[in-house]
Amino acid sequence: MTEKDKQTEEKIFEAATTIFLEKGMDGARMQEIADRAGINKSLLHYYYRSKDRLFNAVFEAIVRLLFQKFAPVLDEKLTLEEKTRFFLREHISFLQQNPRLASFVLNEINRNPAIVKKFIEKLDFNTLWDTLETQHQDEFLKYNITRESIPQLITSILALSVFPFAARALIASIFETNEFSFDDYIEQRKEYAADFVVNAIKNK
Amino acid sequence: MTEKDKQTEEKIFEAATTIFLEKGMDGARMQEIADRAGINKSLLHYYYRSKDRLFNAVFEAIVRLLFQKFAPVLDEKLTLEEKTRFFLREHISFLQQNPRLASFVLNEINRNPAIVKKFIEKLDFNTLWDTLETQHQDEFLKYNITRESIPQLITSILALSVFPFAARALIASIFETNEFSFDDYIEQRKEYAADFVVNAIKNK
DNA sequence: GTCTATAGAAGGATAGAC
DNA sequence: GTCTATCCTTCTATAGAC
Repeated sequence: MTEKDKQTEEKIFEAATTIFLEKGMDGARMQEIADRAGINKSLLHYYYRSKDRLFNAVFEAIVRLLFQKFAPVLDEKLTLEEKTRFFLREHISFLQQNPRLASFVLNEINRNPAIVKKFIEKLDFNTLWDTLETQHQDEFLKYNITRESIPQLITSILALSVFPFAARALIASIFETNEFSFDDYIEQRKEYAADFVVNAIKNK
Repeated sequence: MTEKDKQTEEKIFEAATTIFLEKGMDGARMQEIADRAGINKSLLHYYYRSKDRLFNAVFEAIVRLLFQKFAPVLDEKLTLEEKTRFFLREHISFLQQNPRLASFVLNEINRNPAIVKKFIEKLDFNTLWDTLETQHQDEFLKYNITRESIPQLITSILALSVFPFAARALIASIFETNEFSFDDYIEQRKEYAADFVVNAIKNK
């Protein structure tokens, strides 16, 4: 692969990422992607064969990014509270920098479940939960967290982080008419969400 | 409007609701809606003029339903804890019965912010928050809930309810490989989420 | 590798008969 | 009010010149 290839392929990939994030698979147009990449429509097919394959390449990269960015949290030797605070701060900051990501991923996984399985099957969640149970045995006992309730806890933490971005247009619109700022709300949220979870757990 | 009109218009509207919920505005096809309604494509235009207007009619009905179903919660003379438990039980049950609703609404409001404003502008959130503050003055004081933090609290409650459905395909997919059931998870969640919020608040 | 031109299909919308 | 036929546009994808 020559240097020129790489440049063009990269330009296409970046343009596609932008457009797909903004419009979704169904709403995105190959012409728009080509325009943004500053090349001809035919070149998209030359490099990626079809819209489907181009989309899959983009989606795969995004999912890979998500997992590799937050998997390390589990390796950290932190208390449950520290881990929660660390994760929520990092996760909310990450979505803050990529505002369309949450809505995009949530939408596409529901429209095309097959694409999800491809990634899920690579991961071993039983092992992941074992790790959590081992790392935080004492705290789980103390706070009465059972293996059954781990999914409830994890999805709750994710919910507090992801939902504001998924519902961003709605929340921002409400704030606008009430002299609130969405940005301030998100800044506050990093600590609020962490306190919320920690208090919810500790008070069991 | 004759009886026959109403029947056809209703059939179209129901078919459109189903298809739009499933495919979204961009993914939906007029032909598919016509097929499902058991009528010809031209009739869609006869009754609704365009895809846009048909979509708006469907979307408006859904948003109206959401508000009219949950606005009464605020009128109830319940404690903050009772209100939280009541709302979460009802809201999760509602989404349980309409599994595609959460994902659909979240996606469309981000794609078409104009449609959101149309509804938001009708509502007076300042008054709504005043009502909450008045109704629960003692509890707000006791639990240290300020006017500033009301949006954080409300979005947190909504997050715990909505997120599992918005991320349904992902969560269900993970559960599948681990002998968990999404339905059981949702049933549990009605109480788990309520406990979570109540504990988070009380422990401040 | 990149472009122009165009095929081929599908989608939304309308005209006009009944 | 409902249908058939069709227009016009748009979109993905390919052929072929350079």
